[in-house]
Amino acid sequence: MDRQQTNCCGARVDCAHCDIRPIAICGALQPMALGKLAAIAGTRRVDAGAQLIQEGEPAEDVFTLTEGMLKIYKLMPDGRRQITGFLIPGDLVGLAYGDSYIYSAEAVTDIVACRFRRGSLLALMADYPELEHRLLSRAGNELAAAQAQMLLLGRKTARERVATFLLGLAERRGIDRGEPMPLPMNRSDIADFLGLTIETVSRTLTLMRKAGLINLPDKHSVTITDMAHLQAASGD
Amino acid sequence: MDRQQTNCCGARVDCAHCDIRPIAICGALQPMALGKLAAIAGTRRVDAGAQLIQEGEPAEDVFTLTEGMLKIYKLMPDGRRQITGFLIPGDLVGLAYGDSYIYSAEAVTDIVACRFRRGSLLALMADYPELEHRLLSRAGNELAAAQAQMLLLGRKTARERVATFLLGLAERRGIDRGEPMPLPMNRSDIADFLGLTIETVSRTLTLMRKAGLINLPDKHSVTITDMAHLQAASGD
DNA sequence: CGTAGACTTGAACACTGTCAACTTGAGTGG
DNA sequence: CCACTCAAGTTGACAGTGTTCAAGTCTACG
Repeated sequence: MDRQQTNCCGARVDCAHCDIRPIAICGALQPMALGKLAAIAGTRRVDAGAQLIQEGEPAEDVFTLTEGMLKIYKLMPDGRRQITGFLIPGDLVGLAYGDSYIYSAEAVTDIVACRFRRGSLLALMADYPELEHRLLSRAGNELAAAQAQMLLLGRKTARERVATFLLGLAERRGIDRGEPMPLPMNRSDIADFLGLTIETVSRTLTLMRKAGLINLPDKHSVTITDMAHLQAASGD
Repeated sequence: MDRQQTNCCGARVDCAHCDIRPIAICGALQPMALGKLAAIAGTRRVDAGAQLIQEGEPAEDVFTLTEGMLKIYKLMPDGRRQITGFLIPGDLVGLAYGDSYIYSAEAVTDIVACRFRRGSLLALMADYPELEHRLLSRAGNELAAAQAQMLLLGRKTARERVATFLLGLAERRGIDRGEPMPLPMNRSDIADFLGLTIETVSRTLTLMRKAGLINLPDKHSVTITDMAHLQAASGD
């Protein structure tokens, strides 16, 4: 496809879906900055189930996801896992947390990402404050999401967590009422995102289906059939 | 006191403790930027128990806490509360989340904060990228803390949560082993920060005291008496 | 000294986790 | 094409951690 000539940042690499939604880093940059950004951008493809970055390793790269879904998570020494986010095209990975990554990232589906060397990006930020401004704005959004998730994990019931999760995903994906929504992650991922077990996630989804709030055509898709009641079930 | 002449940013206001630790916004700024920052800074004092900002209100100000302790939290419609952070001098409040505050902030102790008009700060950032760079770095730190807290809320036991809380507080406050650490917040605040009830917090602290991990000289101070075992109890 | 609020302690309960069995569906190979 | 296998998901029974409800203790303050 001829979109291969320019990625989200104008780079001559094969990111196919770079402009499918506003991209975190590039949007609204002046042409000169865009060009420089393109010059330092590369492409990284990762198969479903493989890791993109690992917690604790030197944070050499920053990525913007352009295709597929990525999960970011932290592990405890005994293997307990907390998924802190599911990323979709346009989201940033590996940004500005010091010298090492503070979380691991694994591809939920096959993914494509734009890669930037951290050092190059920092140097470019020095010349184009607009770029840094966009990153700061993005960091603010992530922080807001993190705080909402803390409320969910600390204070919501299993039912409220699942409802909030489905509504949030539908909103981010721009899914309309009644339209089937893909759930690329498995039950274990959902459980580790919501601070539950797979059994509780499964039971809760089943109860919601029986209550007529959702439909589960197959294991990897949902349709929201009663938006109002689902919102009421989300607790806020 | 003659420190009243200059606050953390060089402003002629009465922030007494502005230089007690590296201040988020000001540190390492060039003199010119510091001067401009000082010119737009004001001081805000809030009594213990009173609100500094409220979730949903227009985000007109950004603050740096210079004295005392502040809690930031989100509420659910039915009153359930999740405290997402306890802020200490040097921390930022109200930064860059869009047009409205996404959390409320209430003083745990009497506090003093430097106030910046959001618009003025944005304008200043346009002229002094260094300022924005510091804010981005700070946002990264907050994000890292938020992710650690998600792991705590989603996957840790009550005992691990309390241990992690005490260790984290001691580290941030620079408390040495054996030294008494002030706990200005009450049990209800701790519970709402850790996603527990006050009863569970109380029970857990008592068990830790009986196990010889900590001492509780009074309700608002702790000493860590067995750092190694407390760390082991924290789960990581 | 008495009161009120914060904290602690106890007992019963409930939500969610654990363990185990069963179902489903995709992939494989005869 | 069908039987087999295996992983993922579902369902059920029971258990346990933490919550709820209630009573008691402590302490600051008038």
